[in-house]
Amino acid sequence: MRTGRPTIKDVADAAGVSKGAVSFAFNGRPGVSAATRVRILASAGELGYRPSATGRALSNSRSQAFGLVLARKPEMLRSDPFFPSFIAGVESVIGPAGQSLMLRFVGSAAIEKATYIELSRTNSVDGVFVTDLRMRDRRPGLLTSLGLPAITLNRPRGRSDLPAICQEAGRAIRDAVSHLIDLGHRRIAHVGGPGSYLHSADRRQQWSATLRAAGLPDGPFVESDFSAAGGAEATRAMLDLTERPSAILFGNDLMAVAGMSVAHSRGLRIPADLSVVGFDDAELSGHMHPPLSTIRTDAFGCGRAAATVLLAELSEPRVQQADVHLPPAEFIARGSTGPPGVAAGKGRRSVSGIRQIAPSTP
Amino acid sequence: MRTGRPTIKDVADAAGVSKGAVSFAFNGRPGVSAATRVRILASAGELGYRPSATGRALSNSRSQAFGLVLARKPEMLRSDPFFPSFIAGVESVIGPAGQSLMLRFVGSAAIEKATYIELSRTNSVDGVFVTDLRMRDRRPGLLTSLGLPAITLNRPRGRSDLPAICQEAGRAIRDAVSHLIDLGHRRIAHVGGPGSYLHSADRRQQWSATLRAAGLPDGPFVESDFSAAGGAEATRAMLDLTERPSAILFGNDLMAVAGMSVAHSRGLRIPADLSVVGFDDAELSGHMHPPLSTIRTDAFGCGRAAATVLLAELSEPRVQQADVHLPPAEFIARGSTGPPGVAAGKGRRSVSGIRQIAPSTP
DNA sequence: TGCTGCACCAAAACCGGTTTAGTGGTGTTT
DNA sequence: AAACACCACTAAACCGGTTTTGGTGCAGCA
Repeated sequence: MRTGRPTIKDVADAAGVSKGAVSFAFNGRPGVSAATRVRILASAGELGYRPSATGRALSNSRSQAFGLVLARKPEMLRSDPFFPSFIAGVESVIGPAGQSLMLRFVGSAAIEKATYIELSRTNSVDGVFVTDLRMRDRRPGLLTSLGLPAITLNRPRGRSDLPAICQEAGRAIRDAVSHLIDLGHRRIAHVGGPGSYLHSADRRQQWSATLRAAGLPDGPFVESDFSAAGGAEATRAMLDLTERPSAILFGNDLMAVAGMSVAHSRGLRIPADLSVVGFDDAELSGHMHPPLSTIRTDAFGCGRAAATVLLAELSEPRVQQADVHLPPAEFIARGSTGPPGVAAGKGRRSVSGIRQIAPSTP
Repeated sequence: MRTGRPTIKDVADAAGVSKGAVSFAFNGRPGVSAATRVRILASAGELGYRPSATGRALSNSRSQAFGLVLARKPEMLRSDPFFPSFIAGVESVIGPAGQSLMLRFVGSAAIEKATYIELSRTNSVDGVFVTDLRMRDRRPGLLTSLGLPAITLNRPRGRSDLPAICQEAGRAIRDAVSHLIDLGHRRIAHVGGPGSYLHSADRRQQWSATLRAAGLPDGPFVESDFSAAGGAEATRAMLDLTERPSAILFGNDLMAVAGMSVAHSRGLRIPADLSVVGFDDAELSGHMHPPLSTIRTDAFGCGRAAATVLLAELSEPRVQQADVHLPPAEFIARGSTGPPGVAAGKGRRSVSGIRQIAPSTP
């Protein structure tokens, strides 16, 4: 057995043709007769030849990879349900297309910028996904100036020449808050994600606007970090308020579930004493007790769409790709939201396990 | 602005040297004087030159990527906490080393084999991670015959020439079961993952062996699928048994949490009426109410170790890499396990539904 | 018969690097 | 002074493909 895999030259020699002919035959281009084409493919089959991805990449200066640069800690992948789903969606499209995904975790914004430049200069990726948009995000400008194909998740605030994958969530948030208001809640809190993220700011704004539209004052707000620990802490802060909210809208399901546990451990019943709404519709959420009301987004579909657009941009470099609008996010009312009980806002202490159960008004 | 990024030739021209000299200068090899070296690096800096990853890859026939082929549905990424953590661990090592991870989801075992062959033939990856080992797994043999560097997660049953990353979990499982036994449980069930996976079979075996060592009969066993829905269903089946278990050991935290909710919704208290143990120590688990007792594994560290070994194999191809043994998994006793209460097995009216639960003999 | 046009394919250039072989010049040795 | 080793560097080959160029043989046509 000779060392290394068969190359195009081996096939050419075996079939008695030139390298170019083999290339034409393999790519279904004109330039070889049908007879020689089958002969070439036959001897390629015998040798078990498959064209080298690297060689091919060099020729057409494509790296066959897309980049995803995340300014977060690697551990985040395990807690934020968005990214695994997003990545899965991306892979489901690009894998069959022969592309791969290059993940890169970076610490600071400075390194982030350097990383994009690096990826572009070294020709390591054919395009990038831009997620976690910030308020005044410089990445769209940077990427267009680098000439690197890119797509953003949601449309940035400022000017951006990049196509965007949009999933409208404002409506779902208004639905969720309205749902709480209709149930009789008057003091509706919000535990959001880091305010530097555009989506966090948007969600907070929608929450606030809906309350005001209903003639209600803003409820208490706490900025947290999307983690379970952060959600638990924020919830404790909320429940310690003298005028405790009767409902909390959380920035993601993870914080919401942690918040529910905090409430439980204080002897509060959900939803009678506290209504809870999450965001994401994680797999677990429907299986909580009570099942978590939440806002369902389509991270998987988002990944699919983003990858599809980026692939299209590769095949037609000149054409400006249009924004893709996914079906808007949806509010899912489940068991964790309900009318506030008579005891709501009163506060009550309890040892876990020996709790008093008060009657609730339906 | 000229089209395309600067190449090594541009730098060579600018510095007035040959391509080879630039290459030497960039790779810190002897062959150029210190003076010319700085001159070359200076003009490279001016031009903003970075060597092309593709060109470099072609020369040394490296693709700069590792492969991870998963015979699961892409959606799984969002539910199984292992893989996001594992991937994060891998990325934390290979990113700085200039490698990337190529994910590939495949449907059947046949496609799986074809995918490995494809990856190898097209030179798309420099090595692969083999996860989800099965009972009689043919992949180690396939990969060694392909000459593709690889590493397995845990040591396969059969012969394998591949190095393995091992994290012993048997001890932790025995600890968990013993803990339950010490608390007074006599009927300890197990809801495991798909039996075709080696780790599922191992865990089941450990559970069973520990019970027998204590002179107890095997508790009821249900094979499930690691999903929340599957865990909930399995739990319902367990609670429907005429001799209901007083404790359940789940194959992962996701199923355990879903199981806890099922128990709650039937009016059972945890741990008084049912003790629950998970597996993984997901982020949420410590924030449940009660906090979930579980077995902590180090998926992140596993990814780090696997990537490190694979990188080492690249730099020293001849050397047979040794197995890496991570610190063993650890049983974490939290609030979801406790002595079976007086009411355990007695049955009680549930809130949702009107289900009668038959008494079981302890 | 001679010329054109086409189909088919070989040869070579190219992508952007790495690596090897070879060259000219300096310094050391005898 | 001749022989030799060594250094710094260039030129060229190479990795494995794609693409361009160019040449051959044959059919069609005047």
